[in-house]
Amino acid sequence: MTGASTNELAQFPRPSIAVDVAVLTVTDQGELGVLLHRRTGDKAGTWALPGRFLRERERLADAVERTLDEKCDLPSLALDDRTPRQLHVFDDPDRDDRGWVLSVAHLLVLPIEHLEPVVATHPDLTIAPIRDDRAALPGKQRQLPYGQDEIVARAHDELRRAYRETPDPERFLDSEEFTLSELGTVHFAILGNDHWAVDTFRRKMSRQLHDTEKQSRGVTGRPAAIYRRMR
Amino acid sequence: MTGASTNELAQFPRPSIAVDVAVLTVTDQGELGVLLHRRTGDKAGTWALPGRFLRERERLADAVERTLDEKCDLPSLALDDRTPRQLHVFDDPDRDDRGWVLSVAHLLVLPIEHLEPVVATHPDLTIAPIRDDRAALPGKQRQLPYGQDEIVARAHDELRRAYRETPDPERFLDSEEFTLSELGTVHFAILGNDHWAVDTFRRKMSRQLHDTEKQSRGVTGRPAAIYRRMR
DNA sequence: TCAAAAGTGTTCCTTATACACCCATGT
DNA sequence: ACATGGGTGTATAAGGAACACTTTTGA
Repeated sequence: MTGASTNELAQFPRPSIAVDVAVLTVTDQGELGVLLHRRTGDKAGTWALPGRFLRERERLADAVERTLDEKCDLPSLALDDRTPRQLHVFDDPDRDDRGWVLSVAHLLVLPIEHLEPVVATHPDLTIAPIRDDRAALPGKQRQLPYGQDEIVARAHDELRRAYRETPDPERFLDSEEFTLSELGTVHFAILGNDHWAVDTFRRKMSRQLHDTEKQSRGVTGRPAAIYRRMR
Repeated sequence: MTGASTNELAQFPRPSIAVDVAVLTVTDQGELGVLLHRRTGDKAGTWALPGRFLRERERLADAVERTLDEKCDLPSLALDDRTPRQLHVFDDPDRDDRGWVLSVAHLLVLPIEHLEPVVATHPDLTIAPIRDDRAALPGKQRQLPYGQDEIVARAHDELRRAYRETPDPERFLDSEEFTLSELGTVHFAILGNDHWAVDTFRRKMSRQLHDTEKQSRGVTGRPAAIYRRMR
């Protein structure tokens, strides 16, 4: 922005800014899932993406972190180094019936191991599987409020693009070391049946990983080679 | 956003919202360029991306359009159907010394034919070529204000991704019909020396275009086949 | 006739895709 | 031993890269 005087800055009404975050994970059933919380207040009981209003001079990423802490009992510790990615600014002035609100949608990927404990202990949290590019909500609710379904769709799109060529760039896998089939579970959850040929996958990904020379143990079937991320 | 009462909405201070737009074009010299305007006011004379503050209940895309109209004499007519794409929200609270301002960066592609007339008649407008991922500014100025260099870099990145596989998806070319070398000029300006093999380019792109069976005329050298976008 | 630009054909690769087949473990 | 999942080898096809060569125009 340029060319405005200090007067001009104060001259216009300003919108409230919200952050919404689609926290995505791959469940134990190998499904892509999104973290939802049950709302309180006048629309109590319905599920929605976690979100908060931006505080004075707060960074967006910090607001996202605070949202997860305050709404989902996920302290920044659980995020270890992960930063939310901006997806889109939703700017329809009639989007929120409480007033003029711009919402900045974010994507954050967390391993299921970080989410499971808090979701298990909080009845107002759930992980909804994403099917046909929508969150499959529990109960009768069909869609998320405030056009949040679009956020989920955009998040999924981003991941599809990122996971076509590169091994787990967003770190759904908590561990630094994993087998190709563990990696495959994640990619399969994101990319689905198409674009996932076991054979090609193996060759494409192993090329981009470092072979630790270790083997998985204790599983049924032949032990798998354990790889590590490069660099 | 969810769960906030009407009270909560008014409770927090709100930032000013600005839109900045990187209008990109390919110049007659086959260079990628960005539209800049000379600022007035206390920092008069320096070049910057066009930008404006968001007005009450205004859509971001509308604010971008208004910016171009008010700052650059580019009425929405000149945009014909083109919509700006969001790139990123810059949220550093100290980014703007006039106060707390969030800036939503946008990318808009315009054919040089739309820009040349206004730039030629406005001394406070220029098209700066982009070299080494930066706007090469005229005069002594080295960088754009408010970290706008990053906006230009992000815009260029977006284009690189889009132009690797697909023929002119953002419509740098004004006409619906063009030869492969006209198309090549655009892709070359964006992708540079690497990632641009004449030969592969021809095969990859012609596959995705419709051959009109027409030939270019009046040029030196053999006339070229004229293609049209598919669908 | 020559320069300039467009376009084709061929060869050599790399990589996707698909199978067939062998390997190492738990039960 | 056999079921189960892991991994290799080979054949085919498609596409990228490089290069030589032909075609069609303007000057």
